[in-house]
Amino acid sequence: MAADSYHQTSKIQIAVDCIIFGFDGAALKVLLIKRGFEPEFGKWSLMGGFLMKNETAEDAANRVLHFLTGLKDVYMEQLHTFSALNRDCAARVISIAYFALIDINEYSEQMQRDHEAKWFPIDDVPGLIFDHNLMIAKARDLLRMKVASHPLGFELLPEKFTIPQLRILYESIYATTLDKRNFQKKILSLGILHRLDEKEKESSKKGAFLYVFDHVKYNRLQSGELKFI
Amino acid sequence: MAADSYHQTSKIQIAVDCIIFGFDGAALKVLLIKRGFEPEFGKWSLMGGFLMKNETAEDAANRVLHFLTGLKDVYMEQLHTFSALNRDCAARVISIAYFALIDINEYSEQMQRDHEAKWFPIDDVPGLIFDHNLMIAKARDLLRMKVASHPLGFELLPEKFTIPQLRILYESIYATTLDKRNFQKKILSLGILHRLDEKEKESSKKGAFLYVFDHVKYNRLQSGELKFI
DNA sequence: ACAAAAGTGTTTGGGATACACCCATGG
DNA sequence: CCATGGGTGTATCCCAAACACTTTTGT
Repeated sequence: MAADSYHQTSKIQIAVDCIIFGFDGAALKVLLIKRGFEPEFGKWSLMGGFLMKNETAEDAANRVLHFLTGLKDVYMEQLHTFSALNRDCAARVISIAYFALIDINEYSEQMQRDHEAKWFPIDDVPGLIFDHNLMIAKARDLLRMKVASHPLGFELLPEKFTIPQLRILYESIYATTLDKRNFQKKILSLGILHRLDEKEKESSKKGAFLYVFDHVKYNRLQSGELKFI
Repeated sequence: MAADSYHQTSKIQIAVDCIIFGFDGAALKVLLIKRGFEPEFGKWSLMGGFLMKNETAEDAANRVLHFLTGLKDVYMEQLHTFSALNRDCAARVISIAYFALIDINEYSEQMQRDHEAKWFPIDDVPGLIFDHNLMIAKARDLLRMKVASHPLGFELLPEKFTIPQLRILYESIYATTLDKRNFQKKILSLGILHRLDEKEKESSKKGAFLYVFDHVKYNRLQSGELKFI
């Protein structure tokens, strides 16, 4: 930090972009919008926005996410800051990217229409503007890494969920298949799920027990890291 | 990203800061400098600098690191971007932090004097300016995480090193002790070290075999992730 | 009655852990 | 000859992986 340099950075703009993940019961998806202004009008893109003077990057990411989805208190985490010189063709913009996990059911059809937004399966994302495809790839890697040892999967599911739903979620994230007996054994052995006396009967005649994530029990494990998969 | 917003971000400056790790054979250390200008003149601080118009954040971090250490081609990775409103008391500055791993022997005493720099044990870092202590804490966490599954430890050692040196390095990073038999077994079983016909005889009468990290063998393991500890 | 998904238990193998003695050499 | 750190092998345990049948109930 050179002594005279407190006025050096000019004309570099700062943006945030949000990689928003959802899970529809079968596949992991990302939420994209059709860009409504130049440059790159009409192309698919992540939702983003410029950082304002009096907000932190976290604030800005939450603002952008709230604007697009109407949701607050969403699980969100900083991913990476992208600063390639020509990443935005219109100006020098560096972007602080965040990834968010939401319950897809809480994102209304109405909101989708309002913002020309659409869910795309993670393996079937179209060509996006700038470096947004790279951002999504990086976000998927981070999601895979974190979800193996932290209780994030639940953020993508409704509050009440079944073990098979959770298993299919992990199968989608890792593009693999998991033995349902071993999965159930391991997940329940963590001792952080609470079984309700209700069943979910949409997807089978027998019905599957609903569970909730037990934050209290999880927080009692001071280890911080578990092995979900 | 609102349509009219390409001129919104003004007066927000962008800096980079480097958390530079070294290992002296006994403890993990970080390199700090005595700040030579206001604000916070004379306080200990991470090495940093402002982002210039025509460089990426990675370029800037490398520039700063090279300026302080004279080193190039150092292992460096983006850590996190810090954007709290009052993190820098003189202006609105967001900082993109990087962590770097260097062989402490390649950093000369001369360079230390020139920059009023000093190595501090990671568990004995003084109070630093701004949010730099937070940055170091976060960097240590990331180092712990990555070093468990990626071949980064070697970056902190000379090209030729002994297994006991490597073990003590891991012990320092994790603040734990490791069984030397089990450690040697596991590390060698990874098949990525090449034993030389040389011994290091500084630290024992018998002498310990020197090894080098075998990049070729490592790259042949397409898994990308290993289990070092 | 049958189709479709839920739920459950046992066996096996491999990696992690625990643990103690001999080796080489400089002083 | 002895003190110091380097190097090695084995027994045990636990967790992960593989694997198939019964239950429930809507149609």
